[in-house]
Amino acid sequence: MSLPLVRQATTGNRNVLLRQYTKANSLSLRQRLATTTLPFDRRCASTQLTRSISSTPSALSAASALAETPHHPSKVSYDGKHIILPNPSRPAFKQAAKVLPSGISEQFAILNACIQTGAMDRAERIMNELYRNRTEEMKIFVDAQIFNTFLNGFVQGNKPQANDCLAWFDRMVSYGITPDANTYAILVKGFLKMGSYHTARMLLQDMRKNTNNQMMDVVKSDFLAPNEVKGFRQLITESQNSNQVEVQELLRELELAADNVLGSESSSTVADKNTRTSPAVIAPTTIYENIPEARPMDAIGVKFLQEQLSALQNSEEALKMDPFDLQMALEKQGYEVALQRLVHMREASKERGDTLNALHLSPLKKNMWDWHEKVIPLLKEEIEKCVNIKGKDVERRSYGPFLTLLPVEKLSIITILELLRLHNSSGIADGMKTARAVIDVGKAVEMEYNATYMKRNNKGLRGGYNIQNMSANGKEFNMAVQKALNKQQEDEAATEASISMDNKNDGVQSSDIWNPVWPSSIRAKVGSVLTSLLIESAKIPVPSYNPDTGEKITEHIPAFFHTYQYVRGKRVGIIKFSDQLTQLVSKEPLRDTLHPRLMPMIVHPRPWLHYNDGGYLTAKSICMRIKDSPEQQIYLHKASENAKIDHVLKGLDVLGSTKWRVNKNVFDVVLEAWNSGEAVADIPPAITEAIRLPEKPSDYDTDPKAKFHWVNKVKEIQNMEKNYHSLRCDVNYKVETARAFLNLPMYFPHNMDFRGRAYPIPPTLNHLGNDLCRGLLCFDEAKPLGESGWRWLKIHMANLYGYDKHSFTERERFTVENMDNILDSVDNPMTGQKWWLQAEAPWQCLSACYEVAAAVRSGNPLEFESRLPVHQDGTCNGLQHYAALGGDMAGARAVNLAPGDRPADVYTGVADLVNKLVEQEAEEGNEDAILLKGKISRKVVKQTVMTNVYGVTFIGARAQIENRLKERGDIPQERVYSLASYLAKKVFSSLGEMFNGAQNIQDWLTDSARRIARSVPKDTLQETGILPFDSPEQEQRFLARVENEKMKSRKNGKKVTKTFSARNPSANQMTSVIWTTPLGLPIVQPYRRTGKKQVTTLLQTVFIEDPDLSRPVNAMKQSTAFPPNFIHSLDATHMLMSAVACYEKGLTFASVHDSYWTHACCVDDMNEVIRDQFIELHSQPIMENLHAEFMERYKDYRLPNSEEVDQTDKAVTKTKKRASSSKSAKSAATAASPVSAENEALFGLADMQLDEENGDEDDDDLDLDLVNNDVKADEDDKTSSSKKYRYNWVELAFAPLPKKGEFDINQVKDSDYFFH
Amino acid sequence: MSSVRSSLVPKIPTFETWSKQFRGKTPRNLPRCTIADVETAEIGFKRLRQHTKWTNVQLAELTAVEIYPGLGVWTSALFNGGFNSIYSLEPNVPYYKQIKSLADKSEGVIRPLKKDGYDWETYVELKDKAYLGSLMTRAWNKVNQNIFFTGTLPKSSKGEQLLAQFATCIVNKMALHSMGRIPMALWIPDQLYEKFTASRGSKARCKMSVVTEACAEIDLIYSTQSNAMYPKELYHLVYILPRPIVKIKADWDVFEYVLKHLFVMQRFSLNKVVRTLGPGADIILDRLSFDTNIQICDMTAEQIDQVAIKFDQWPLRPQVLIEDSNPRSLE
DNA sequence: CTTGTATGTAGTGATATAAGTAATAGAAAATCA
DNA sequence: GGATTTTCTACCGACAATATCACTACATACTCG
Repeated sequence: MSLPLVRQATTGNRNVLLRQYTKANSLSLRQRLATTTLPFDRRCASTQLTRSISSTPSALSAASALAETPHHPSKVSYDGKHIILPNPSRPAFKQAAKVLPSGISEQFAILNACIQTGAMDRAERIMNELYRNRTEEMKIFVDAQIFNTFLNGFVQGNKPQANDCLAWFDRMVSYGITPDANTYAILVKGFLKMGSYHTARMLLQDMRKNTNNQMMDVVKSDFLAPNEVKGFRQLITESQNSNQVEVQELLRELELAADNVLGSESSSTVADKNTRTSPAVIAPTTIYENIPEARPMDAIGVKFLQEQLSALQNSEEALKMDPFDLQMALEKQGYEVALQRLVHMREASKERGDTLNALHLSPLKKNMWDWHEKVIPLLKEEIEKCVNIKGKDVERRSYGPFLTLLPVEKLSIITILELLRLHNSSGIADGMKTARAVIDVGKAVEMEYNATYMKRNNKGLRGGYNIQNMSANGKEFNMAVQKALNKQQEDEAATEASISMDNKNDGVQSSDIWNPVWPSSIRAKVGSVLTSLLIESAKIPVPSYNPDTGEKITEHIPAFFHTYQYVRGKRVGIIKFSDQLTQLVSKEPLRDTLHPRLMPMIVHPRPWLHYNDGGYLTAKSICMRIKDSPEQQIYLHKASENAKIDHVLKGLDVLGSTKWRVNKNVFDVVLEAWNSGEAVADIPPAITEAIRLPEKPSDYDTDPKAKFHWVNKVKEIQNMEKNYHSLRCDVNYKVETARAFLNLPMYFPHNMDFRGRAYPIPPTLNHLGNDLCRGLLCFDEAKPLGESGWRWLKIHMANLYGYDKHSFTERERFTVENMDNILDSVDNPMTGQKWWLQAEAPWQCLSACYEVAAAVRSGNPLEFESRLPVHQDGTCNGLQHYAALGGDMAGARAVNLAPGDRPADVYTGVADLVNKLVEQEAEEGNEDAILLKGKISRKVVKQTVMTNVYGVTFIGARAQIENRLKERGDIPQERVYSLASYLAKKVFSSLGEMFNGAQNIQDWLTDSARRIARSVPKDTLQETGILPFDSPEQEQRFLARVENEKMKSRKNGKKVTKTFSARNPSANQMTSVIWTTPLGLPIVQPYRRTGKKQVTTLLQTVFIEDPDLSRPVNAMKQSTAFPPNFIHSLDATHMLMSAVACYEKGLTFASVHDSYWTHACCVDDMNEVIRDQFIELHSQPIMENLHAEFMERYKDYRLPNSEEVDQTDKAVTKTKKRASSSKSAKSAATAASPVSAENEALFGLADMQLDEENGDEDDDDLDLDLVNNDVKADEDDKTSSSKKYRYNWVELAFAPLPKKGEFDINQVKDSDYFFH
Repeated sequence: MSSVRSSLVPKIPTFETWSKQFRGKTPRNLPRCTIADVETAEIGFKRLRQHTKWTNVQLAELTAVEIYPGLGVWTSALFNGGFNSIYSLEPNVPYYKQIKSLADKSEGVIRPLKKDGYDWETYVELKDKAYLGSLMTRAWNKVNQNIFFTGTLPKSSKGEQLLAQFATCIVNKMALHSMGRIPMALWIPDQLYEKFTASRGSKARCKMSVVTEACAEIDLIYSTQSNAMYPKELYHLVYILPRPIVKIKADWDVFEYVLKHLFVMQRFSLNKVVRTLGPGADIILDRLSFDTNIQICDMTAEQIDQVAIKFDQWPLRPQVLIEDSNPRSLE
């Protein structure tokens, strides 16, 4: 019963984290605090593990104030508390989700850009146009937040237009938007700035009289900078002479509020504070105009940056710096740093003035600087054109406002670095897809804008760092924070100034301020401008000659160029590197082109406060990787809002709190290997000379076939070369990232995929990466091994070598016996026996070698301080969950849920079983079997067994096995195909035999998902006239709405109503499969038909998903992907639960989905946690809960059904080919589908007859019919001459759950090899 | 020497029976169209003969190779026309049987071969002495007097691909045209005909029509009327005479690369599109002899050839012109 | 001054593009008549 | 509504076709009564 405890503990702990990061007046935060600042005794979590605790009031309310059914203390799920929203096809969904139509979201983004850049005339025009053309939508989507931001635009700059502001305020009211405290704050601010104290006072009086807004909220408004609040004081001074009682009252309130915000002593600091912030009041454009060409930063900024610069180059230096400042700087000024590095290099060599050093200057950097200088004037020119648009230049109008959001220097460096980063992406040799490039550049601009101007986090962080006790690994963090605070106090002025330098908003940034996400189309447009300008200006001088005259010339070759390729007959726009640029890039380490964003963090990531608030200090990130699916986003949002995902977020926080460092020993070897240019482990060799092309065959010139084959060979070679190259690039990036962090700690902020599986956000170097990455990383914290740790280290060593199918004792012995090899690997990694290179995971093995060797040589291994993460891996984790769900005895044994002396290996098990079958058939004379006899190894079946969990089909499995058989080479090539077919069948049937329970559950999941994806809400059917309305009132309401819509869309009244019938429902299938994990995370399968549109950009049109199009689901994908997704959502749940539990026990924890890592000495503890959590998870009726959730979620949904009508006109209900379809090719090869089998048994006797007249509705038994498939009737029908089908809609229901087996989940507790 | 042959009349099934028995059920040879009207074939041949001015003597020297004879209506017309011999290449079994039965009545003139005109090997095999080997000619200044290539192209992507390959093969003297300057007459579906023969500026202008323009003279001989084809389709009989001197002087691979890239944006001016050939490729604009402010679709084959030549000569041109368009997934 | 008409254009949907789809089969969804 | 043709064929991390033409709805200009 540890789970409720965990829950409580987590909540309590979140509380601590929260307070640190919390800004008191955030609305959403207030809600969160309400659930978290409950009485809570920390000691409970750490010491008394009492059973009753889950029913204590504090635990209950801490878990969730909303949980109303706490009667089953062991349950994790909040029964009946799933987030349920209307079907996306329903108008109600649009209301709830507020999914902006693409046209509107574009306009909004532009509007915001205009506001932020002070182009209020343009902003007004957009506002007017929107209200004129999209009145209805504006009513739905515009709220006070948007309007406030708009109003604020008028009074923001140094020329406040308070009167315009007031006029729009009136319109705001007339549009039915209720002004809030922020609104008044903005208005008052405007008039104060203009010195109209009277009006300001009138406004406040009006507010007091006519609204409920509080003076305190006004003064605390995010739209007010501290110095502006001081303006309010001015108001008090100015109004002293008034005698009116009301005014006096007002002033008192105001004074109180101002004191509260500023502190009562603040009046003394007014003067100097004002001077400090005053530069920011200057209009943005003027700021940047004054910047000297080569130095985009002002004096303080440069100093600051150069500090970081040297820090980055010399990580020893970095250690001396305050990590918080460094992290802040990395995030906020990553691009400046990158730019400064270019400047710095250049200036340094210039100063020295010698050509010798100029030669040493990297040519790539020299070129980058050159491009940078050349693109800036072009950018300025373009911006100029955008400002003075003549006529209707639609394109410029849509991207123009965005170009002034950032200084041109930044735009330039962003573009350069983005394009360099995308080198070799999307499988393009020496280039990238244009679409990807322009969108990513646009996105980078957006992110940089957010990072630079979103001050809220900064404010919150600084202010929120109070010194509190944190748990084990939080301590260091706090020390850092403390240091940061101290430093801040000493050094405040400088730091503040350097940050506020690029802050155009008077320091006003917060969550109350509207900041719409840029739609992809906008990103693409913005990105395309920058990209095309860079293409135009980035050139590399190359000596050449004129072939006609022989004259020697220098050509200026564009570094990038835009071109097209055909991929299977379709045009794809690409941006390619010129050969010259490729040369430059491949010749030098990517150190200085390293992309500054999304690096590992050097301080503790910000805890996730909200689904979209956490991770990096400044970057706006989201805790889930959403696929173009508004539905996913809205469910996540709602869940977050209702505090449903706190546990999940806490889990992510734990993962992010693990502190890493680079393993220097391994790094040195990697570097040596890298520089040798040879192939070592997974590092590919450097290609020194171009691979020779094959000889052209003699008939090359006469036979197209010969030519074709030759070309293909060449393509293959090129492809290989390309792969090598991009692999080397990849290693290069990893090595450089590691180098940058050599002496720094690293944290990986985590987020999840849509199923809840966690991933580190930094992409290049993280512990989820390949062997090299993992080898390069180890925990920052060291812990003494102790007896058990030493044992586990040895076992781990064996595991990494590949000796992992034996008992622990044997593995331990393996390491001991190989001690000479281990020591040799450490002493002569590149010159010795290179034992480690033969390991399955060489780099990790090497890393372990160092650890083992150091432990041994320390004299006393037990006291050795170890940093190496030791892994415990689930054995076929997917099958483990299946077996647990099904209570499947045999399955449980096969995947080590049940205890055993040595690890059971599924793959070997299946291989053995298949071998047995084959031998049997070989004796019967089956030719295939004879050929295959004795050749079925573990390796042959492994992939298929593994992918079986993912729902691989027969075809896929056959292809896999075919490849394996081909590799063997001892089978005649021409037979491989048919043998693979044969074998695939055998593997499936063996799997079916071994994992019958899993199979049944998988089939049930597939079947249920299929039904859901094909279903339609009843309302829709009623409105399309297929089903009658429940009541006349309902009909009335509907008709009224239709009338209303007609009025609205009278303009484009070409509403094409698609044919809608039970027979062909696919166009209207809008229901995706949604479920809630036991930790409360709602999961929405995003698979829908793509609705892409062409978007015009400067370079080319780009094909982009149109988000507002609500598209029908891809029912097939929904159903086939559901089982793996569901299982993954469970293993993610298990992992997060374990992570939190480990954290509570003070263990360092990391995971790669189903591989859990901790310090060697903690493995025993972690193992207990893993098992406890697994038992906890699976003690719940997960399947029953899922079934119940589906019933609730899809209540009143209808399923299209076709039934056969026989001649006697009596409906014999059965699904035509439907019920049997759930057993696809795969399960057809195995036992009969459990669904139909079950139902045959259960309902075979039920009366299948149905009165056809009211068969459409109200018949509760219909769901049974769906499932049942009467074989005999089928046969009869074959003989009958006339087949008639009737299509109708039945209530959505699900097959009965497969029966659960006898396996007792608690056995896991005693299974040593469950994770091993 | 017998110009008086007993005329051969093919059996033509009704459309319904054709649908059942001949129309390929497999998607492999999906939209195979076949001439189903004797008169169409006869008139077609008559017009063709007028156009080529073949004498009886010449015809008696000519061996025809016919691909996709289908029901054999065109085969019969050729037979009746007096060819020396006719290799009729039909891979599809029901059709092949039909041709076989015609052949049996042709005194050995019609020689059915179960080969596919689409397969490259077919042309290697035809080169064998037993078939056309002895009739090969080296010289391109003279038309090969002994081989004539004809047939009905399928209305499918394969048909289109095949036609395009004929054109490239003419340019490079490959496959069939490694056996000499062989004239061809093909029945081509309407859409394909439009593309094949599109002249500069036309909306249907495409890569194929440029190559065609460069390597052959095309003449429309005859078009099918209403129900002449199974299934009902508009087809054109086209006479294709390879030019003695092909207008493409550039290396073929370079030419193809240039052509492919230029035609991505055929309504843009060369000035702009030339940049997509390679980084800095606009330097070759000055080296061209014509006004480069010209839409791609308005360019002649010679002009494109010139671009290709200058591109080839450009010292900094990209060295790799083979683009890997198939990103094959790794395991 | 109004109204009608011609003209221009932004937006939308359809279509072609390349080309040996190296092999295999079978069910489900989409399209067609 | 029945038959035929096309489209898949393993989950997630990590996405991404584009130029051109025909057509329509709408706005603007211009002209005439």
